[in-house]
Amino acid sequence: MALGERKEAILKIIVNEYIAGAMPIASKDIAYNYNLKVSPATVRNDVAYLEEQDYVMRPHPSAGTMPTDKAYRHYVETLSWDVELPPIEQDLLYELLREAKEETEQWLKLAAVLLARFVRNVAVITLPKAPQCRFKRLDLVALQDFVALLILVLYEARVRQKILSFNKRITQDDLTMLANKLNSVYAGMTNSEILAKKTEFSPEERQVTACVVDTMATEDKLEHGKPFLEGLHLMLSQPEFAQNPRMLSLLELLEEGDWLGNIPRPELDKRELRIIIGKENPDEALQDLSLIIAEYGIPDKARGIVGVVGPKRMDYARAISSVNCLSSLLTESVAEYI
Amino acid sequence: MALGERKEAILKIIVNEYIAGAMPIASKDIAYNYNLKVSPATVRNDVAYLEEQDYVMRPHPSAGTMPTDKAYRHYVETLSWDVELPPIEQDLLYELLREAKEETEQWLKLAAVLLARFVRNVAVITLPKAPQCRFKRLDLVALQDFVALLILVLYEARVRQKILSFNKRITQDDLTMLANKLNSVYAGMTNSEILAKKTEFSPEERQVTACVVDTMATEDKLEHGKPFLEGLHLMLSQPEFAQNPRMLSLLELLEEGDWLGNIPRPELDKRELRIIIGKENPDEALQDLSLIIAEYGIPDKARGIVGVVGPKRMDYARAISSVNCLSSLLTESVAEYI
DNA sequence: TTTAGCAGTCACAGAAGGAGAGTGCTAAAT
DNA sequence: ATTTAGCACTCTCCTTCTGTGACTGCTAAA
Repeated sequence: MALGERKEAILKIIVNEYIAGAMPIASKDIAYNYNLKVSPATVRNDVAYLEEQDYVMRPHPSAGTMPTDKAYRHYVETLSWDVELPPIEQDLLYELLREAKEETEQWLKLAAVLLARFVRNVAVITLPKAPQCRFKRLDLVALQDFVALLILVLYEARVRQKILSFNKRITQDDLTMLANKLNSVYAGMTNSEILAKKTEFSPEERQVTACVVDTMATEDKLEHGKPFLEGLHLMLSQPEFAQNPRMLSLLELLEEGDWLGNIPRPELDKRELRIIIGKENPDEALQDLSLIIAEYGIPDKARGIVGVVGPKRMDYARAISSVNCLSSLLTESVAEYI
Repeated sequence: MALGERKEAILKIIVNEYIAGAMPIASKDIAYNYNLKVSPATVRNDVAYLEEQDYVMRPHPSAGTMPTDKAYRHYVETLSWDVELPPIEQDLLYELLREAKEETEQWLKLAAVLLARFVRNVAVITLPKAPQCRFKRLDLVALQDFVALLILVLYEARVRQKILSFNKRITQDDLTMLANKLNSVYAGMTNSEILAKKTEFSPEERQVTACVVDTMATEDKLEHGKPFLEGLHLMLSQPEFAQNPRMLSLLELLEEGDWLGNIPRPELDKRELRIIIGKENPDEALQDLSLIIAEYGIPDKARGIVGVVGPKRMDYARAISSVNCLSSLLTESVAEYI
């Protein structure tokens, strides 16, 4: 299955050139610009072989060649995945993120914006999430005579809020006592443990509990935390999106759909970084794109996804190193407040 | 300045037809399809006058006419702004929104999604916000030995969270006591009142106070709450966005920029609904579009913006009635938990 | 003031042609 | 067996040209 040294080199040139210019590559250019010591005719022979093996294709018979999915796959396989961003850029990222560190959710959004700018494509980051959420604490704030705000804090510093309407007038003091009681009973519990707990409760306590259980159940059902999606305009300004229809269906998918759910998840424990190229993607609207995704966080505690979405013709080395770098930064930060 | 009855009618037909079809309208079609009892030649004379007065223009000399900004302006001025959505649709909106009512922020997002679908354009809704925020309550949750989560609740049920790192080990009990103290001292205060308050404080208390002050100052500085922007793909699938460049600069503006800041704000007290057409917009990238925005909420307490962004050629009647309806629904809901 | 009639203008679509890019093939050279 | 030069061939792309159809603007009569 080996291609031979020169064919390998030529394939790499084709992929690199296409990534850089989004135009089919001519054999002449390969031969002359890369100092291969062979004539264009020889290159043509090799390229013909690559075409036969489905590594490259032509938009029309008398055009140059462009890589197929198989070529990209081959390309990333032979790429060193351990590349790192230049230290200067790593520091830059680190500095930019450090300032906003105490902002929790906003922090992740900022991270997504920065990642998007770094790779000039769409960045996606989900909130970290435990497989089973655990009750940390709740607080009740009186809003009106019959209405209160429930603030539910789960482990991993996740905060959820709900409005509650009671059937009787209730003061902030009542609410505080109620919160204290539930806090001492439910501390550290999972949802099923809370459900199993049988304690003597007042109607209000039962109502709050129901709301907590409900909220936690919703959390547990979600496969991912809320995704931050940034840099759409960066990706869509690439030449492959010159005609609209493509762009629109994509926009719709990314904006509305739960496309992340369909994507095979990389596994954190294995330090895995997953690359999904074109047709490898289960989602049809994504089959012209490549995804690079990694997990961050702490296994069994809190895991989120960080990734890049872009045309197949993307700078894989840069995307990989950026995702890796961000994944480390995010993991670090999650560890700090888990 | 009056146009005369027939010219008025013809102008209205042109706007309506162009809204429906996005194509220049021919005088023949106007005369025959609308039963005007005059010949196309007469219509042509009138249209020539309208063109002279800058109400209509032609993409090229031998084409039909399409409305100018001035025509749209005239059109909406003569439109009845008090139109309401059909009751069935109002009920639908109401029902769809009722289910998720306790979710606060998510609720507004859903409202934006629904509005976008109703008008098949971009919907924007900002979180309600008071001119001066007031401290309602805070809670401190121990995350690690030196790290705590500060949950700050402001009036209007706005919740903000921050991570705090202390210099000494601190337990949940310490934190609870600290929170109780600050809660009793700061209840109901604005930021400047908190700053003016001179009480004997421990270093930790001072640190938390500083964080609270900082967060509230940031809130006060923002002119709008976080905007929810939905339905981009709906708007961008309209024919006016067939070529990309236009679409991209727009996408960038909406995604990144603080375009809302530049827009003259409608005033709630006057039950105002503001319509901004094309060139009337200060933002250049929005000058092909129309905005319809209203405020919702309660004057001096909590106000947010609800609006629609779309091509100038949009269904104004529907957009206006939808925004009106949503503005009422949102105002109602804000009143419930202020 | 309105209308019919008609010449005139312009966009658009399709055909035709030329230029250029790049290949595939063949036959000779290494 | 591999590499190379040379050349005919193919196909896209751009430009030009032309005919058609859609509308108008104007004029002169109703």
